Amino acid sequence: MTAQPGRRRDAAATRAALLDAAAALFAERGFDRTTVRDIAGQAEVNQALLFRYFGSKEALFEAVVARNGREHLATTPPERLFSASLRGMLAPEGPRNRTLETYLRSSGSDGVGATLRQEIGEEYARVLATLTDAPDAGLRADLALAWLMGIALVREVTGKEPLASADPEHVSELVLTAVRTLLERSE
Amino acid sequence: MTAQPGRRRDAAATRAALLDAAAALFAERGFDRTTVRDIAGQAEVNQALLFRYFGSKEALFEAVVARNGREHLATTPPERLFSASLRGMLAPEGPRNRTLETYLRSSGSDGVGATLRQEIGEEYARVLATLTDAPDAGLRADLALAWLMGIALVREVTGKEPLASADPEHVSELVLTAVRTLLERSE
DNA sequence: TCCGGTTGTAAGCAGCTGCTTACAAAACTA
DNA sequence: TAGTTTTGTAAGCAGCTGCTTACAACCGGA
Repeated sequence: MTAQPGRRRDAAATRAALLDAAAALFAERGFDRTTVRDIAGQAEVNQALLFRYFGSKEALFEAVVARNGREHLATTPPERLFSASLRGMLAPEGPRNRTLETYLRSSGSDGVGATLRQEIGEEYARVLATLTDAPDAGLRADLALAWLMGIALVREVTGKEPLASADPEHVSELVLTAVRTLLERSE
Repeated sequence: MTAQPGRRRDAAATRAALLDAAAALFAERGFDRTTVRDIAGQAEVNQALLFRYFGSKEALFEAVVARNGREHLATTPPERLFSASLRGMLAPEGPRNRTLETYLRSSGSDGVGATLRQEIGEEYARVLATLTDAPDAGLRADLALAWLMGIALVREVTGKEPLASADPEHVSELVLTAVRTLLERSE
């Protein structure tokens, strides 16, 4: 049907298609509930190639998180990191930040990319911790990060109203006001 | 070994053992990563009985959440609900509140007890919303609930330091201060 | 033109999953 | 005691999972 015997031969494109498909599916369903057949299917690629190019499902997951997780962390000034992450998460469309979504939807999985997840969490928290002079800056940063994760969880996973369809600006205002009691230089 | 041919015959005890085992395992691993064989094994019960007494794994899950989810909601005065949930979650041992843990560890699963989860979220939020006179009380309550979930997520699932082993009183103080900008009558 | 490596394909394996069935032992009822 | 119902057991099925293998088609360089 779709593919002639021996479709367009392009290893790089195949790899990229797998990465894209995996990123979308892991964000939607989490690690456990995404099968390698799903990923290969969405990428329109034979599933054996997934193993040729990435070795295992777990390694693919790590490649996805590594690719998507760090970019906007590296390109956002500290004072705006919290509000940018929050708004990026609340935005109804466009380049949503699906890293947090992927992270939490896969949070049932124990060893899977645990190290990587922890690293990304560390990086976020380290940046946020620069926004206060309090001696417990690290803890404050963790609490702020936890709130982001919680909001993502309740919105995306549970779909709880009124949060799920609340005005992003309104939510940001409430959250940022409260967070400023933790991180005085935020926003 | 353990069971003579035809062990102690007691349907109620068997049901209860299954419920207890399921509650513990769902909280630890979430719905997907807990198998019916695990549950039956921990309950020291033949796995076929799980289906006799509950019909399906999903129905068992709903029974667990229904049993554990509502009690401390019903027995805690509104002003203390947030701080009690927070402290119950942070407590190193004793009767921890595993409802939130169960909730979030299973949050990858789509249809599974989704209705029930939503109901419990609604009940929590409805109570919390009574703690402010602001017109957006519902949204404020959702955000507070989201924070609880996020803290549970980062602590229990990710194990992120310094949050994971921070002093419960210290954490409570920071969080409650910030939450009071949302719900003025909390605590 | 042939040849070696690369890319893609089809089929299948072993293990686990939720769930069912056929049956035996115990308990209750008469 | 005899018959019925309840409780527990052992075995297995059909489907899905991650992953592997054997092989065909394609490509660039000699």
